[in-house]
Amino acid sequence: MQISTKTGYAVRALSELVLSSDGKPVSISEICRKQNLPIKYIEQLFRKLKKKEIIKSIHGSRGGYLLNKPISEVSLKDIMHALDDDFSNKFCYGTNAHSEYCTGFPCGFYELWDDIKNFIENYLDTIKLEQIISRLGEKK
Amino acid sequence: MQISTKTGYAVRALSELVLSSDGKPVSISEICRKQNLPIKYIEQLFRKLKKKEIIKSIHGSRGGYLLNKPISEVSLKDIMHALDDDFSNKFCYGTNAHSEYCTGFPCGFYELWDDIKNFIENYLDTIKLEQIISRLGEKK
DNA sequence: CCAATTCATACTAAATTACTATGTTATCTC
DNA sequence: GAGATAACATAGTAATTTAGTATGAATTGG
Repeated sequence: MQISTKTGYAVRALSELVLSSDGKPVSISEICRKQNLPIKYIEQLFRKLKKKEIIKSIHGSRGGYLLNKPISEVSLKDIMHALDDDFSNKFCYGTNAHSEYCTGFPCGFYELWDDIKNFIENYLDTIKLEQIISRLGEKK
Repeated sequence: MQISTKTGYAVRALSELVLSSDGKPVSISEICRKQNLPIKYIEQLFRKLKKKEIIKSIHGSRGGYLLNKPISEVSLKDIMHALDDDFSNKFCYGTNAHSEYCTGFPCGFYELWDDIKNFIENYLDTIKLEQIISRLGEKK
């Protein structure tokens, strides 16, 4: 029940992408240099973000990535779902819903976990890249 | 960003404890028999719950556990904190705040992660064992 | 005394996480 | 067209976490 490093990296990289872009694509190497992030790892994350159409890419030299949506339309939920292939596939809780100690589906607690998941996802969906970036300015 | 199996087990075990108790202590073996849970694992979890005074124990034969608070005063947040020793110690995000790719503390995103953590914990604190148990009855 | 219990610690297999390694393919610049 | 710079793709891996098991000691009721 916490934000993963992966999500944190993606948010940092996407924020840097937005801040560095003036309409031209920004390369992963530039993003990673500025944000001190592992290039090959961010490459993988960006490919996933692209699959979910959060960003788009331009091949070759002078290529790179661009946001594919307004910053007001990319939420933390979108990002987390893009990175975690089966974010919502885990229908019960935890990773081993099929353990011998699982009481079957749906168990008496199913609706509880589902409500919690929905509440949290709904909240994460209200947090847009726009706010995340604007908050970066407000540092003391 | 999901409820762990550990938390799920603890909730199931605590609910069974409440439902099975008529003032007398309930043993872990009884709880685990009724809920199909791994005894030795639940033992460990219950010891942690006891340390945080969510439950109390009675030694020896005919011993077992009892809730130590009204069901309206035990929240999911309490349970999760009891199980996860350093639930809030992870000041940044993820598990490797001290990785070479961490931009130091507090980084520009610190308040974002902190707000999210606080929001979610606050929500989890509103979910009491009382509601969890009463919802078990409402099954179709 | 004995059975049932909590308590305590150590171990472990499987999965996950956060990467690195080793390329291939595409495009711009010269 | 060559070379540099990108994205794209997949496989491997060390460290950590998770979800347990193993073994046993301490405590108490009957």
